[in-house]
Amino acid sequence: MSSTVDELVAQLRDGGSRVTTARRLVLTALVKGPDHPTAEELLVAVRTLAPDVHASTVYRNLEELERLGVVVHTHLGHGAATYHLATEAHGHLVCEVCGATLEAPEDLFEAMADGAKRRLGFELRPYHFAVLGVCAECATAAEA
Amino acid sequence: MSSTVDELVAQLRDGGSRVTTARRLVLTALVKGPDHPTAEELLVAVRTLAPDVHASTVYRNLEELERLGVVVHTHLGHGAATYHLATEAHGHLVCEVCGATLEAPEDLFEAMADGAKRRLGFELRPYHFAVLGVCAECATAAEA
DNA sequence: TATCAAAACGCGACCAGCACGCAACAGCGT
DNA sequence: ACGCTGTTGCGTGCTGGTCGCGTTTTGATA
Repeated sequence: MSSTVDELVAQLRDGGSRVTTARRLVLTALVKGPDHPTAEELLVAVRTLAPDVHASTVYRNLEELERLGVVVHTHLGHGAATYHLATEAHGHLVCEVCGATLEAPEDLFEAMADGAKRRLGFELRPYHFAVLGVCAECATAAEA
Repeated sequence: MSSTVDELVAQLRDGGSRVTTARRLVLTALVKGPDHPTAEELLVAVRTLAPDVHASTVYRNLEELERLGVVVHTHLGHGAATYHLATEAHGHLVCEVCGATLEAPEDLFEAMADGAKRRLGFELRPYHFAVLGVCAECATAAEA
């Protein structure tokens, strides 16, 4: 499931893009780093190995990688966007109270997607924005 | 269903807030204006009647109105947030291709909300971010 | 109706997150 | 190794929104 950096680099070449140090490091950070990094966090990770990489380079690389379908970005809340590999695309549930982020089970959106398709002809791709709510812990805490 | 400005003003007083010209005009713009206005659009509407109202006043009023539960804001895409009366809260479906905004039928999220509650204990409140996808027109157009 | 503390306002400075134009640089096909 | 062209570093600019400050306004009370 999880791609290697080399496989992703191959995707870059196939797409007609060049493979640069900065680009390879962004991919490495996405593969090896924590989940849901922001552009800023990726920049920090990249700079541990190549301190002179500029912020705008990371933004442009993420844009290009997204155009090639290698990565996708998601908004989990009001702050910066978060990035992950397209192979790991999934929905997100975010708690409005504590900010906890859950990855939505693959099939959670199915019934809604079916309903939207049947009733409105609308094809759901519910990955770009998180769905907010209240997590189990905060819900029980709120009752007390 | 749709509240009058006077009712909303009463909500303000009940909440301990004062009623000012700018505040009344923001509410008027929300009641009478088009759906899904941005703060900027509300500012323009307010200024047709009170040209000296400052942008930060509109932002602060929207913040206060949201704190009191009179309005809510939603993100329909990458741009500015959109505001509407809390009594009119609803989910949104936004087409990634043409940008069209549909209001989601009340019950569309029900199955997903039930599933999230039962399986994860997570209480969905899926109104803050739109759910993206491809609308019927763009889906059929894409096949050609 | 006059008084007055607290709330709200106008104004400008500032901030995060990101996009862009440009000249220098570097990947990679030959 | 050469040269075309994509990419980078750097600075600057933009959008959407927040904040601090000094002044004005609201509305409870006298």
